[in-house]
Amino acid sequence: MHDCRRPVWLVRPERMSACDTCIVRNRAICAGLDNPEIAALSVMGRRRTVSAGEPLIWEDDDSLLVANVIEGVLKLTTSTADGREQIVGVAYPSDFIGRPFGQTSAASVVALTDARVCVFARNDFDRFAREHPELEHKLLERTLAELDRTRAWMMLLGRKSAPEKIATFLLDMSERLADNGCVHQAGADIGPARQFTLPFSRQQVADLLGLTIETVSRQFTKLKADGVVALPGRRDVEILDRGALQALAG
Amino acid sequence: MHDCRRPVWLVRPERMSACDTCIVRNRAICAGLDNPEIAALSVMGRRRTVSAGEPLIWEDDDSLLVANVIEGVLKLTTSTADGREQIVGVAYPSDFIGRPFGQTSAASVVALTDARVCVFARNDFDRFAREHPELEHKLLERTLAELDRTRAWMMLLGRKSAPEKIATFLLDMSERLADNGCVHQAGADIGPARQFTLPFSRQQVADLLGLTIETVSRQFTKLKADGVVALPGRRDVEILDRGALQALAG
DNA sequence: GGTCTGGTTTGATTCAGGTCAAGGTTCAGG
DNA sequence: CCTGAACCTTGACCTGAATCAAACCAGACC
Repeated sequence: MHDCRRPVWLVRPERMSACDTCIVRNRAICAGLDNPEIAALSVMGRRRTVSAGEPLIWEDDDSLLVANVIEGVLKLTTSTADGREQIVGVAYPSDFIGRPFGQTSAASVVALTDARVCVFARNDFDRFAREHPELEHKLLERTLAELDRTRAWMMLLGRKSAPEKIATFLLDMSERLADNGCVHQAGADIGPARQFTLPFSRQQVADLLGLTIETVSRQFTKLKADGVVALPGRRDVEILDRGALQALAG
Repeated sequence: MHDCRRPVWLVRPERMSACDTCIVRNRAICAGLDNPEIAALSVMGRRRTVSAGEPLIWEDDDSLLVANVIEGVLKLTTSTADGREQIVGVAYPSDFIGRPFGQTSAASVVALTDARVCVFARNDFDRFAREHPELEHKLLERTLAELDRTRAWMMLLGRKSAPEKIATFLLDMSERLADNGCVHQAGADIGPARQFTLPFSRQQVADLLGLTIETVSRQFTKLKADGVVALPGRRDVEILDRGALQALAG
């Protein structure tokens, strides 16, 4: 967790690449590295922005870079030859993306919103990681957690009905989008969010759940009609009856 | 890879727990540990057998043990309250199972065939791993590879049709079951297996692919009728036309 | 205010795969 | 060799989600 007691705007901003002003400094895998280590890592990496819709990594390409997400949301996808797409992961601030210790990347990475990332040449990162067990340990913990999440999602894809998929998705979003960083209003927004803005279009929700856009739309409409959620804007969701959603999620 | 030049039956068998007679010694995460390290690990772990159908780890239970698979095949599954099951992973010899560095296990582990495993108390293993970066690195590489495989399977579950699922499954099995250890007939069985015995019942294939047993059965029958495969026994598969299978897999 | 555009919703229809219900095989144990 | 149980296949039917086809809407830009 980022230490909220140190306001980032009080830190001198002139050294752009300095990690000590980084908003995810204490949540990303860099957490736990000491100052000389951070300095070494900082030299290797550089920040860049990725606009919404812009790709950062291509499926089946050589794995040339890895990155930490600083700000924004990105999707990991795999596609078939005939253009069907499946979203296989979503990266939020402080998440690690890319494939270290491997020749090729199994998934494309594309920004869903404008994003800022901290990228490293894979070679450099691999070497650095091997020399810093604490970093590798952080990466391992993250990878294990991601594997757990991914396996839970397999159950959804393989065995759940459309209404169950949508309900599970909304509850998942409600949790994921709640704790993106610090709690600013003393204790107010702890726990799952009651209201949030999806970083996904309808098509992207469909690609995440293994459905078509029409089915997603119909299920949203149904939940609204049943008074389970309100949909104040295209991507806005307000959960009116969490219990009902949990029951639907199965 | 296990070094085939050293016949295991020539090594004195009296020290049952000794890792130097272990058939997966050079392929599991233990590979790369030096003798004192192996000795220390060996003291912590013990071998046990698991009969076909017997569970080793329960979903949502406290994560108390982790293990290396020595022999046999095990499934990792998640289930819904109403009994639907999804196989989220399959563990073969030299694979690592269980959830280190976490409080609970996200999946059940059940033996598909009679199996031998080398189990460790999770606490002990965690401590040992943190002190041995080389071991953690091996575990990280394995976990990253498993995540890649799992994501590829998400595409199958979310976006592929029943015929595509079955074809992909058979090709995957053909590769996975080919290299289970050493090449005994000089170069003969390199590459994917043309003939193999599935470690799964029809129901388990269904649970792996997110289908029903009836659909799996019908697809097998169709492939047989089309001369793409032969099915000499309930669980035996012989691939007659790999090209056709690849075309079907999409 | 128009109008263009990309995303979204809605409706009608189809069909892949699920469900229900018999049979058929295989094999262990007597 | 018989019997029972578990597993697998096949058939008839149904249904949930996909497909096809039209509107509809919200912004962006004149």
